[in-house]
Amino acid sequence: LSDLFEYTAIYIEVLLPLPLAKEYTYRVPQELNDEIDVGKRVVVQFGKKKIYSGVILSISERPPEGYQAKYILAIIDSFPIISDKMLSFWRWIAEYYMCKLGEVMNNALPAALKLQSQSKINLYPDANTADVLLDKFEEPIIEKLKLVGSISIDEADEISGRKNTYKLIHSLYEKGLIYIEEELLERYKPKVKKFLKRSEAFSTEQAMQELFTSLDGKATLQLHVLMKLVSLDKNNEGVDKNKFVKKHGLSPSSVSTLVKNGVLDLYEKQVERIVYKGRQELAENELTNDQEEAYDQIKTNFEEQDVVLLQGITSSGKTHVYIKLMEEALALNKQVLYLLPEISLTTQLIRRIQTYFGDQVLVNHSRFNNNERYEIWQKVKNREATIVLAPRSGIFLPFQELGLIIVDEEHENSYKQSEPSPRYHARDSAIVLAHKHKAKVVLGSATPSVESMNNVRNEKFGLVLLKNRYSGVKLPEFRVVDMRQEKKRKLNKGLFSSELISEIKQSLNQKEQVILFQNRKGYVPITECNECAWSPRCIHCDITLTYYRKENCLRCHFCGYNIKPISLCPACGNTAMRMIGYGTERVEEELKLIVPEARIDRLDYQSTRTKTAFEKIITDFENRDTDVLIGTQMITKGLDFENLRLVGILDADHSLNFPDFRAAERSFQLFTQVAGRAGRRNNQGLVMIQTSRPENPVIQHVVKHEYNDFFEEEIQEREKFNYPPFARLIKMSLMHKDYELTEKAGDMMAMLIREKVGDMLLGPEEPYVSKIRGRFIRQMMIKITPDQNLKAVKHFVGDMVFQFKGIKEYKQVRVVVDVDP
DNA sequence: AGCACGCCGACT
DNA sequence: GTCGGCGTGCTC
Repeated sequence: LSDLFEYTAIYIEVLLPLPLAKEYTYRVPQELNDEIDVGKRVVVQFGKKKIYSGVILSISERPPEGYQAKYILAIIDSFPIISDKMLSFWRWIAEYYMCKLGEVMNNALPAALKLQSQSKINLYPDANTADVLLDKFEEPIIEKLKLVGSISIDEADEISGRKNTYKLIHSLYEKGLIYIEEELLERYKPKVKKFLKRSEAFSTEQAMQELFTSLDGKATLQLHVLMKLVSLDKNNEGVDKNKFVKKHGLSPSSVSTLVKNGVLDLYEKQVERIVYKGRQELAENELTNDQEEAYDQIKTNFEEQDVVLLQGITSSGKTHVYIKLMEEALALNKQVLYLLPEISLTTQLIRRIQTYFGDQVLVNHSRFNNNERYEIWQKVKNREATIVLAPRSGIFLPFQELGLIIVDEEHENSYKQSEPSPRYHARDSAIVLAHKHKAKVVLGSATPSVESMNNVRNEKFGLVLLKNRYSGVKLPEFRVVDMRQEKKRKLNKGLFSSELISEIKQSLNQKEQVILFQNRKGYVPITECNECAWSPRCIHCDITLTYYRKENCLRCHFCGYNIKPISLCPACGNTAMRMIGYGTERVEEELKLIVPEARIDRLDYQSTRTKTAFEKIITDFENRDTDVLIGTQMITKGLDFENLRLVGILDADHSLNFPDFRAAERSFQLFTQVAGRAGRRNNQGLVMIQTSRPENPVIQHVVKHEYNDFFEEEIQEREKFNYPPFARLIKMSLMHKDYELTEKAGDMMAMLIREKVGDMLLGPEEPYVSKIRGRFIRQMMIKITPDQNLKAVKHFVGDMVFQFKGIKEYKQVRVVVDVDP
């Protein structure tokens, strides 16, 4: 008999969006037993007050040992929102990049899907505030509460002007004036619009006619509104009220009257934020012979290989090939993910893809707000979007069935996330994701990464080439300017060689445009005392302050610390400061002196704070309203200008001398990509590279368009010094505001890890920038050779970090582990 | 991560 | 003596 009254208690493992080492077990109330499913979200309390939404990872009937599980508070979803595929992908990311699963979840889910509670301070409605003595901090809070009823802790902090209001709140609580409540933040707000339609009573033609007659001559404005509405909305389906009133210049008060009199119904309807401009005139995607051939080769490669590297020189029309491949995936009713670096998400490219695919394309822009991101997530999940253009975070969208992933500009280092955790590489992760969907991957680049080309050599990837620029676009001529010679003969004016100046002038004379590339922002990176060589540095970071002329301040690139420019040297009292180096601002200023008649514009982080500013600079240049465009890296990304003749790389040395094993690779890619902007149809463009090391092989390879030579040389270097792709790297950084503690912690960590890996550990050492935001940094690198078990080493390192964290002295030292840095 | 608890210095 | 700082440990 007792069997009848027994039920099975169900326990679930819940993943929380927090950096926790493990999952937590909750109990399900009996009435919800049937609704439990892996991948659904539940609401749980975690800790004394916080409430989170977590994801169900597994279901069990065995009660946990040693503690009483809390009950879940609610189930949010009626269907699982995280599929097994996604979950196993998250697990892979967490394991490979050595982070917590909760961190992956936190990064992968749009904010609207992660509800979190917030403590709210509420005033008792019957609180007798007059009889209670309040101090000067408490009073403004009570005043505010009288006005709005409830505020958050943050707001209380702000009102009191103090950091820690806990005591204050506690005191108010003791006085019986307030109570605290956890309020769940509703993250997604559907967008609602007001609509108008004729009410039931006036939906017939006869009723309308009678109304018209009664209004005629008395209420002309109302009559006007009605006539417009009837003519526009014959079937009485409803119209957008604001649009209707505005567009036809109608009287809002007449509309209100009609609503009040029951003639019209005013109602709210949920609308979508992500609205397509409607299907456009779709263009044909005709491939050139070269492109057709590349497409065929990719198809052939796909028979054996899951990943194909498409190496097409700049302006060879890789996009056309992608489009044809995407069409095919769509024909098979599969989804497509098109990844590209954040700053390449320019209208130029989006417009091009949308022209072919119309409303099947969805763009996941980082500028979208939480609500828009939520809608995009839903559309991808519901397969309303078949092609998604996205930056690296696109790999976390809930694709149902991917057929193809394109990673455009695969060499770009912005595919690697470095902060916050998970520190994933979107290209490498995309390959794993594709594998789970049994989808194919195309990696595209004019200058493939050393890693990817090495995979081609090892026959892990297929390789397809696009060697020709399409429709007669010629490759530019290269000229290397030796700045040592220029300096010796005193020919140069600051950063500009005489040769470059004469070419700039010639371009302007011919009404042709110029791009100058200088990868430094601000006015000058270093100011220095003329006498004693003292220079202003950031007080939080180990770096000199960059001078910005327009804002007239000295600013730190890392933390934003800024001060007024210094005219008196605090070290020796000298009044003369010297400027060293060139940022884009200074380049612009000096160029104005050399060619005062030229219209000059600047494209850098500073000048493009807003989206419109960026677009305007680009459009102005496209429309030839600007003659010379000076820019940082931004200028290298996927922009094509018809009338561009001259590209100048002002300081090639800066990039070449960067202290990093990828400096040569990055420089080669950067220079080749900038040079690729000079892609004109009729006349050959010119690229000038200013350097004090013209003999540098990287420069020679760029000039000769020899990717293969560059690769051969670079891969030998990498092999010689055991760098990727011959070894895998794990970078470990320890950070703390006490210099000596950081140093000691570094030695301790190194000792722990060396126990097993020995010489594979390099360091610890002070990195190039040894202090950021007030924390000193100690860095070490583990080089894992192919004969080692990567997983085993990672496990070991994980264990050692755990052990290290257990040492009391080093508890507050922040440890960051970066896999494939 | 966020929060409570507990231990120490600087002020009424 | 109390307030408020931060270091430490825990969350099913």
